[in-house]
Amino acid sequence: MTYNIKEIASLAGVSKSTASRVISGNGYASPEARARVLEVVEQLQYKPNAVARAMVAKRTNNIGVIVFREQQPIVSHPLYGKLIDAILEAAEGLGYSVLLKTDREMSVRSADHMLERRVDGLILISRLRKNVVDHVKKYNLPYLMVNGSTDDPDVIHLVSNDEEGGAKAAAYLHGLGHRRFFVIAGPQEHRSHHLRLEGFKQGLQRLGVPASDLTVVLSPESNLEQGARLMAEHFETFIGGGYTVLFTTNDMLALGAMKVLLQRSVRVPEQAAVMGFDDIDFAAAYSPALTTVKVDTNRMGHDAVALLDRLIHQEEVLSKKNEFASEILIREST
Amino acid sequence: MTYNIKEIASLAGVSKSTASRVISGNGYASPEARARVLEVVEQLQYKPNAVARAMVAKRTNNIGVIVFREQQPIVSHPLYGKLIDAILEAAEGLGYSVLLKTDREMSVRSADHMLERRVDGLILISRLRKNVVDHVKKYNLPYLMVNGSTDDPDVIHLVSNDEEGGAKAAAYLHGLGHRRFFVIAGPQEHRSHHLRLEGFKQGLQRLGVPASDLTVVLSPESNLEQGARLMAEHFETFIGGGYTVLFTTNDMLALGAMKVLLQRSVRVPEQAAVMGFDDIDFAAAYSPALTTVKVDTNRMGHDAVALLDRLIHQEEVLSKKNEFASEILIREST
DNA sequence: CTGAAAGCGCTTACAG
DNA sequence: CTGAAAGCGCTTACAG
Repeated sequence: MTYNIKEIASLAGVSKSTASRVISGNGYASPEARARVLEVVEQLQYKPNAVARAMVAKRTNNIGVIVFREQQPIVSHPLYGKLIDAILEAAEGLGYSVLLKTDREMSVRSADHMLERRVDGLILISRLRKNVVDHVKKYNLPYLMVNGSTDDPDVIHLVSNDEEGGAKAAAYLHGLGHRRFFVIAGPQEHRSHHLRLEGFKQGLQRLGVPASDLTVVLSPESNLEQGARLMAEHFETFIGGGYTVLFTTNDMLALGAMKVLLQRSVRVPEQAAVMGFDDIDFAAAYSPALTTVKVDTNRMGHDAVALLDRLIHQEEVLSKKNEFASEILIREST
Repeated sequence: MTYNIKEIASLAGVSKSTASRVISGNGYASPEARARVLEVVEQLQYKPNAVARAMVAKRTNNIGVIVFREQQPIVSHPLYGKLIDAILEAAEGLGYSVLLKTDREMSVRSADHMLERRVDGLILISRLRKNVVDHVKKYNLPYLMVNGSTDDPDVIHLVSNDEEGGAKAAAYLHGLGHRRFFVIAGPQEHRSHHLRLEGFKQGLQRLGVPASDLTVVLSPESNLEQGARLMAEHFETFIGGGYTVLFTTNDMLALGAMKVLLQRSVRVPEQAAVMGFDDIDFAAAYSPALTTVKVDTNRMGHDAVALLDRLIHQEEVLSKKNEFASEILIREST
């Protein structure tokens, strides 16, 4: 059974107004009135209707999170899963509930759903079309973007410093003595994959590595399967070409590709060093454990919610672009 | 800017009632009125306020999903992540949005949040205390449990057939010629881990394997780290004891433990066969790929939402206990 | 300190 | 086919 405030009020012998004041904690009520109302609330296990509250407050205390991604895994993507865990935790801490949606059509529909549900703010995750942002902008709903890409100077976004991470990876591997580099890079329309590759290339160039000592293979998707497929496809080139490094623009690609190497009895890291990017849980769990560039998804998720909260409260927000430092994690594969 | 129906109505030159009828699609409206309203809606990009709608419909079209788990990973748990992906997809298909919450305190608070927000139904995931179910039961909110455990005959729940899976694993490994079995089992308060172990034991017993040829080590948590820690701790026993099989009650434990075996140069499967349970994405990606018992999380998630939808529509629901067959996936580690 | 009234943005009988 | 009215469950000035 579910009661409403009118019933609570009448059982407590007060008016709705008074009942509302004690339940919501706003406004005065005599100690006696307060006690009677609270007793009824307790006894009936009254749960105030948040929908009605939202109606008058013009605030739902819900935030919307949309993950744009064409293929599974989405929530079960090791990186996005961690990001969502962090977002849920942070949201809880600030009193928000989260409406979560995945959008495989990369359309404007999911944003419309959130708009209709009157979320207080919106977190847009991963690669999304420009028109989605343009659409959201028309409503004055606070929003921000995580791990996506945009050239729109208005959009507040959180990203990892992918270019720097790529360059660091190049420097680290070069420092180990490697001279011929093989790269499998994810979709270049995606900011992260693009910048990680660019950073890596530039890093190499700065170290004086000629372009002829670098081979880049582009992958249409950034998952385990494509990593494995491309490594298998280019196996002869890799082995015959004197390459001693496999760098990939994320861990899934690295792990997929490394499996092929191991299956074909290539010793990692003795014959070939393998390095990824992200630091998903399985990077450390693999054997050999994968050297990678860590993205601090936990902090990113927490900061995203904190920032959105500032936006919701109309507080000033310092900078549009929020970059998170990337850090090399040396493990067994290099 | 965001408009309300009154503004739409007045711009279209009709009453709120008429505007409402055409926008909601319920009730009559002349073609002319309809056209005028729709034009204004389109031009102003009007988004009806779902909060107000929910208020009168006494239905939010939101469902709540709570994952009960004391430790990270929660959403980023490979199994729960997949389950949530399936739930989101199925919910979307039936017109629901989902409010997602993780509960690490195993309390009743998260359920209360959902109750206050007036979700149409609730999906409770993983291990949860009896008092949570008892609490939810008091409100007449449709709910069901996925991958949890209960001895309450009223509770509609979806589980994998863990006992059968365990027995199948035993039979398969025994059939391969193995005679001494080492098991790392997750928390026995958790239904799945408990039944998987029971099924495995009983399977072995039926095959005439004496209890002395089975060693079981209990793990306080079911993650990679504990799998690795326990294997390292019992390594001497394992190697010195003539065991040729490592079976674990989930893939994370298996992968964590297998890494230790590989690091110490134990050849898998030649010297030791390793087998897990769940079929998370990384089971197939590991090298050697992990043989496991597959739980069809995708179907489980879809069925959970479909079932909840039936409950919400007060349709009859066939059986309280919905069991999903488990299936052995033979890969490289056995 | 308290209660009556108005209002949040919709929908739904009901009368015309 | 259409509009005025009432109501969903709250909160918030306002008068007393």
